[in-house]
Amino acid sequence: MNEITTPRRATVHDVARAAGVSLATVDRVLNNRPGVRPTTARKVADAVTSLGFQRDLSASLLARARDLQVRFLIPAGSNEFMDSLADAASRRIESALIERLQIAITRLPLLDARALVDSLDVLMPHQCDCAVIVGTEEPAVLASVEEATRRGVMVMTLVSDLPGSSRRHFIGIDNVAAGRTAASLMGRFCPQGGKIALVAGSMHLHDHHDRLEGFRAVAAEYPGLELLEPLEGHDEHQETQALVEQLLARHSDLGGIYNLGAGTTGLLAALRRTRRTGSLRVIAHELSDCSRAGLADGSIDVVLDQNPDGEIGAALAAVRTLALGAGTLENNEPIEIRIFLRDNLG
Amino acid sequence: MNEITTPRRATVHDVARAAGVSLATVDRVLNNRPGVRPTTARKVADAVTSLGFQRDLSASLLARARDLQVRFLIPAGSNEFMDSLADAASRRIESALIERLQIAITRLPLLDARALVDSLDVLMPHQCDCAVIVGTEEPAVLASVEEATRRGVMVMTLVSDLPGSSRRHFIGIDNVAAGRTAASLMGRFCPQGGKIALVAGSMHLHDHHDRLEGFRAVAAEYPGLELLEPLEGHDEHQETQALVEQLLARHSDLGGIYNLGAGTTGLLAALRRTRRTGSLRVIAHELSDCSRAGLADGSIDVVLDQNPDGEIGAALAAVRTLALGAGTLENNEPIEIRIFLRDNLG
DNA sequence: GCCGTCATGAGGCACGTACCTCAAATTTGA
DNA sequence: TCAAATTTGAGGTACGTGCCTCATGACGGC
Repeated sequence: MNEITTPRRATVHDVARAAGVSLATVDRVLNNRPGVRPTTARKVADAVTSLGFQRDLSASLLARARDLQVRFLIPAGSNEFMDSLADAASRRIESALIERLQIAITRLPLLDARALVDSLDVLMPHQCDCAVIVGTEEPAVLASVEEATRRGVMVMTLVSDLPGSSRRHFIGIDNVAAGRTAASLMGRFCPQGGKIALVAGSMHLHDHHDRLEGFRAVAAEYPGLELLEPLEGHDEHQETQALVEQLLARHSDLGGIYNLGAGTTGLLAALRRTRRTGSLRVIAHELSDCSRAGLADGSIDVVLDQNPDGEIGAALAAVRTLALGAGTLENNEPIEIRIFLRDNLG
Repeated sequence: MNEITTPRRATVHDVARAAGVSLATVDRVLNNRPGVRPTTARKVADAVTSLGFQRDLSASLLARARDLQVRFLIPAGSNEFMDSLADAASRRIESALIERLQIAITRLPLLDARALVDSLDVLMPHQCDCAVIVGTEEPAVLASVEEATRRGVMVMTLVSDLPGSSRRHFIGIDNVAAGRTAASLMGRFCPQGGKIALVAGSMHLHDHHDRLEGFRAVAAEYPGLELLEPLEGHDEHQETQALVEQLLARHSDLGGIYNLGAGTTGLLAALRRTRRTGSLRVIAHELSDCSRAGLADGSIDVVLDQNPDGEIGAALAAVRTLALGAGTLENNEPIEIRIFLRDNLG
């Protein structure tokens, strides 16, 4: 009958006593206020670590008498996934408020760096503690992120990272692993081998590129699989539908389709017309009304989902931690890829 | 450029003003203290709903000057999954402390109702706000849960539910859906059909029973699949290993194995000896060192996992919500089943 | 030795809620 | 109708931290 319990917590008073300084000095050190000699600051820091002091988040937020302000900058447009991200964020407005987090959401023109920069540049520390952005890797965006950080507005990246920038944190899935997983399933689905079609949005999108790379790497382990050249539907429903119809007409012996982009609506429309049940395995990305329907009626076998609710939740948790605590985030594991079949849709 | 922002929060002072009563009375109503006329209580309740008042958790916990005490009662023994549950709980001790949640863990003899009852009966409200138990459905356990609730100790069930009891919440996966998912994958893995073996711990375990039921229902949709009678390895490694070795010897044409129990170590040992790569698809439950290794070396194709970390996190969140707020938990969605292949292990 | 600058201490108020006491107002029962 | 019981109000202190002011001490250069 093993037994584990938790220790007691230290307060700022304990730290002051242990360091042999006053409360005011401890406060100055903890909140990087000026006017403390390095020697004294060190004494306080030592006391903090030796006591294992952790700031009480509740009391801290209470004392500030001010909520943490988080602003999401999310692309709009025909992209269903971005909609579900925004929906996930707005669903959490109420529950986040209980934890003293105020959420604001701005929808921006799709893939418009200028609009993103403009929205980011006007955010000031007194009205926004953290901006969470889905940004493209362009010089103007990077410069804007640096400037926001300099002003005192923390920036986090969502879905698509900006490595090398001063963004404090990235929230998103491992897209190479997603592609690998899709190939691993497809390989097992087609033990006799067969032709596999690849449908992407655009090879210029970093996440699509990663997925393709992962898929190709693992598909190579299944010698029976023959990968066709990837099609680019630019995440447009009609374009994707036309491409897939053409594809199905040309290859009567197709074994499977991996749709690594966002054009699932168009794909489904094409499949519904020329349905070849049984022989055709379909793997797509992102759970939506459309892909749910596809799973339910059997036209899609598997959906890989990057869990927008989980991403928003992770973002909010990171804001809480970073806005008050130390500089780094220990729990830096990426968002998990969710795998859905008809039978675990819930 | 759409725009969404959050409203402001009401405090107890606002409620008192709106209801036309004093702070003391509001306090009495909010914390069900005696000495309030029903008419007055109703006025306060109306003000609460009309203002959308929500108690400030931070301030509430701060004022109590006392952490929430949660005690996990988890079986010990050879069951790896229970170990990982306990590990997940102890990993959260530190981070939970920041949120004023004190975690205590008691490991109990496996499937010993007497030990569980004894541990539950000694928990008093002043030292334990909530007990989270993995309990079997036996009269003595049920009685003990009722008694704890009566004393003022909240009880939540984990992994295995006690429906009809006064437990405030259940945290676990939908095991029928897990079985269905396994069958759905197996059916796609074996497009030519084939013999499928089922390995369980015991049919008396509710979760194993549910998984089998789900698997059978969906497997029936794949006419080529021939299900063998389920074997019972009692979650013991050696017994399972012996059973599987015998099984493999008898059926040289076996197409797949679904291990819906906890004896994965034994299964793996048997597979490693008589390995038939390529033709044999294996689906197992619960991610562990052992099943990870199986995924990595290809002896297991898919692992369905009930995400112990997620379950512990959900339990803690539920405690926070229930211990302070209203009677019910809105966010009552079950834990998601995680699906792992070699390629999304992370 | 005087002034200016910097480092530190001492203390207080605030945040929103919990919980306590005591007095005043109201209702209840006989 | 009066006393007892119940309900309500008023106000305080506390929780741990943030942020503010003011006083004191230490140090430098002139």
